[in-house]
Amino acid sequence: MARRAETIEMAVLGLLHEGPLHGYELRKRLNLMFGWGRVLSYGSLYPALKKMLRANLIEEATSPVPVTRRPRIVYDVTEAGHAEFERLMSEVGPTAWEDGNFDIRFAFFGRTDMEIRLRVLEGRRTRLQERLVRIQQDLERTQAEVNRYAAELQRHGVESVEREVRWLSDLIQAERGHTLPDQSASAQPAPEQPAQPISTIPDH
Amino acid sequence: MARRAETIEMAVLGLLHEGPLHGYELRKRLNLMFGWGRVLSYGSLYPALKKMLRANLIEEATSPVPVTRRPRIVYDVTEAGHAEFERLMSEVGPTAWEDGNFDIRFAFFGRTDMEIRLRVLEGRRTRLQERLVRIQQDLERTQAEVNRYAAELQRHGVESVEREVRWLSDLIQAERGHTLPDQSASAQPAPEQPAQPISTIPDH
DNA sequence: GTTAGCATGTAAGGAGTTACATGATTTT
DNA sequence: AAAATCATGTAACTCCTTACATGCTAAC
Repeated sequence: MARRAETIEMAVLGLLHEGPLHGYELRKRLNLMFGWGRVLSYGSLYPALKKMLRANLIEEATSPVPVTRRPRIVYDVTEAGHAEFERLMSEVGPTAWEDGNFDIRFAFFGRTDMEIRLRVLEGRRTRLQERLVRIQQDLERTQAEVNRYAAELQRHGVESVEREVRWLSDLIQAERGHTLPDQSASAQPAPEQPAQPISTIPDH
Repeated sequence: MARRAETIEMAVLGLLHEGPLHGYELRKRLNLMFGWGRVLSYGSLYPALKKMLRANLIEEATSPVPVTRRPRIVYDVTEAGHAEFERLMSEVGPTAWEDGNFDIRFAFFGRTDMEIRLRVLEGRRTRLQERLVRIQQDLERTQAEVNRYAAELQRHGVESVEREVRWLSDLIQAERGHTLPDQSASAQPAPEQPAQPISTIPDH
């Protein structure tokens, strides 16, 4: 999976922007934030921190380490780290909306302009829509009856992507309307899809 | 991502069970089947084929290669390959329902007993339910208002997993009731899915 | 006093990608 | 004649995980 080098880096920088943290805690927060999918191991995090230290993006905080407490290495963002984070957050190209990157990018949306947010959201939506067209075409002229389970998997895949697209559309609309998505997309007791009108805006 | 060694192997064996194929075509089918997520590169496939050749799981088919056609290396399953596939398909432990493996496992469900299918489906559902409990707990006592975007991401994650659980529940029910899932979870209005009965095998 | 959780790391290796390299065949 | 797509591979590299190694501190 793509998840290019800067992924952990961005996540760490983003979290440290909210205050200094040490590795162990950082990992917990990261897993809490993105842990619905995969969990990050120490074997990834600690080396990444070392690397960022060397690159001077973070530094060991001159610490409020309570004496009684076991020594922990608390990190803080440097000037360079702040600049790097800004740079990463203002990227609007494919790297921003690729599968492995989008989530982290999205989680720190609060630190960017709406203009950039919109571009990233729309970029991702377009990407998913392309994917959708492709797999729907496939679905049509494939062994639909040859392998029922494979077909069911495909069908479910299509639905998942469609769902994702709707989510993005809601978010885009919310951004444009200066409001947060108001929960209405929730599937909980929902019979289904509350038919909230998506656009006063041309689709796509 | 887990996607342990046997993942490609199982997919290749499964496809070759439906008839001999050459590398290029194999890759196309694989991407068609699972391509909603990631695409498989030649750099992965060809070495895997070589390895399987060495392990005697597949062999170059004594081929129906039309003379006019450019020579292609067509592979076929060997006895050993067939046995290995059976072995892989009858595994009911965690490896069968782990994130990176489940899809492929599911796609070839047609080649296993209902008993095994049920165990794998239930295993996966349990795994996802555990995940769900964990992230819902997190969601409750987190910075819900600190970072609205992170919170929204979390909320969406919860919904996605819930959806996945419902899908699995429908499938399990369908297996038990000897019928195919009848679309009820679908968000599409689309009425189809011929509801052909799966088997007359007694319930687990 | 022992288990569970806190805390930091390293080494080895797995699984896959990208980029490179090569060439035939079909379509435009 | 060029472009697309068929077809097969290799080499280098990336990102990440598992397993190992170590030791402190809080709770039971």
